[in-house]
Amino acid sequence: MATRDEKATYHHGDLRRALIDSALHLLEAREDADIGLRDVARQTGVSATAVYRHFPDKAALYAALAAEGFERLADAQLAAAGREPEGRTAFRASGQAYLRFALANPALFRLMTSHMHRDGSAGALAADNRAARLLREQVARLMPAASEAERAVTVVQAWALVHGLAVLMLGGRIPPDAALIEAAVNEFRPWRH
Amino acid sequence: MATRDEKATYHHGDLRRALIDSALHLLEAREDADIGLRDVARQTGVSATAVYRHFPDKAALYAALAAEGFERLADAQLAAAGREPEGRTAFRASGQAYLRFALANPALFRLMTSHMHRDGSAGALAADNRAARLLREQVARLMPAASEAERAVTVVQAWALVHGLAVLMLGGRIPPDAALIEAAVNEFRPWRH
DNA sequence: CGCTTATGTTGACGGTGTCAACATAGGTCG
DNA sequence: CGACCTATGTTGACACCGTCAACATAAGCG
Repeated sequence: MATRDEKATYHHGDLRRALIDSALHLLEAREDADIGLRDVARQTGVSATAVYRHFPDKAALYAALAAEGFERLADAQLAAAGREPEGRTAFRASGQAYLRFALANPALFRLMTSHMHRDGSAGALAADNRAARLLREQVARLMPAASEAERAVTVVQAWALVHGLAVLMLGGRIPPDAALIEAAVNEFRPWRH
Repeated sequence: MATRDEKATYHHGDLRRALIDSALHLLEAREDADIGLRDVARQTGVSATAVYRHFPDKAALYAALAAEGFERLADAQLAAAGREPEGRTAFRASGQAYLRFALANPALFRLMTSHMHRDGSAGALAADNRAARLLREQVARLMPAASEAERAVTVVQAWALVHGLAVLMLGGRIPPDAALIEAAVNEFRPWRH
């Protein structure tokens, strides 16, 4: 079934991977506009329609890129949280990592968030769940006496806060003032009755 | 066919306005994909290049649409806040209005937030400032003893919370559970030392 | 070996945003 | 009033895009 990784050195090598890498590389450089299917093919040194042997359409390519992005985001958050021994500091660290990722990879982050409005996004959701699970666990540890509903509200609040900060900063509506951001994340107060 | 409504006095009437109205109308209907310049022209019953007599390019058209959207958003927030006599409830009401607007106009809201990453956005920022000023005033009233920095952090937190909620819900990453959303907005705790 | 299948290419189609050239309506001024 | 002038709108073209059909080639397998 060739779910994920396959042996290399097929016809021209593992092109699917090469396409994704090229696209990610393009996303790093070109910040402004969104890349096109033909750009990715060109950058990979392959014909435009070759893409269709590995992705049903452009949206699928984008979905794969987004999945990769969510994977990396989750990695960054887990690593940041793992470096902190205490619950509250780990919670804050993963939030800061979210923002740092968005600022460091603006085009990729935008692709992740904006180009999957419409359902699908199977791979992205799976990767997302790693981060989502971390968040839920952290909240549960932070407020052990709270009800499930209270925790759910706090999870949503924390996620929305950090995501909103990222989006607004990338959109230039909030100044990328490091101290301001840090305070906004660190001084988040979980819901207590 | 299916031209818009009113005839006016000019060459073909006030086309700039007609184009914006057609585009907004299109945005209401088509939720999924983003509209194109030619679609707008077609809907208005005018040739594609006629748009260029009123907007330098497609981005400018989008900017005008976004400006209109921000205007309406600010109206909705101010109206909602005005209906509430008390500071805290007015604060919450304007947050809820933000979310209600995003949910009621998903395509327009996405256009506003996603299609103006890059600077420009002169008109949008002006309209945005009406809402931003409201927010700053509300925060100042809510925490009169706080320092300017503390208020700034609270402003950013509130804005990010509500914006993040809107984006995540439109992206289908947070269930549009009305009670959950209401709680997430209402139980926002301003920063107190 | 030859067959089948996976992979990649060429060429085309309809669509897009945009430009240059042309046409016309409306106001201005002799 | 009629002639110009500019604002506005149209036609046709260009380059580019995503995608499909037809063709070509390489790899694995009997």
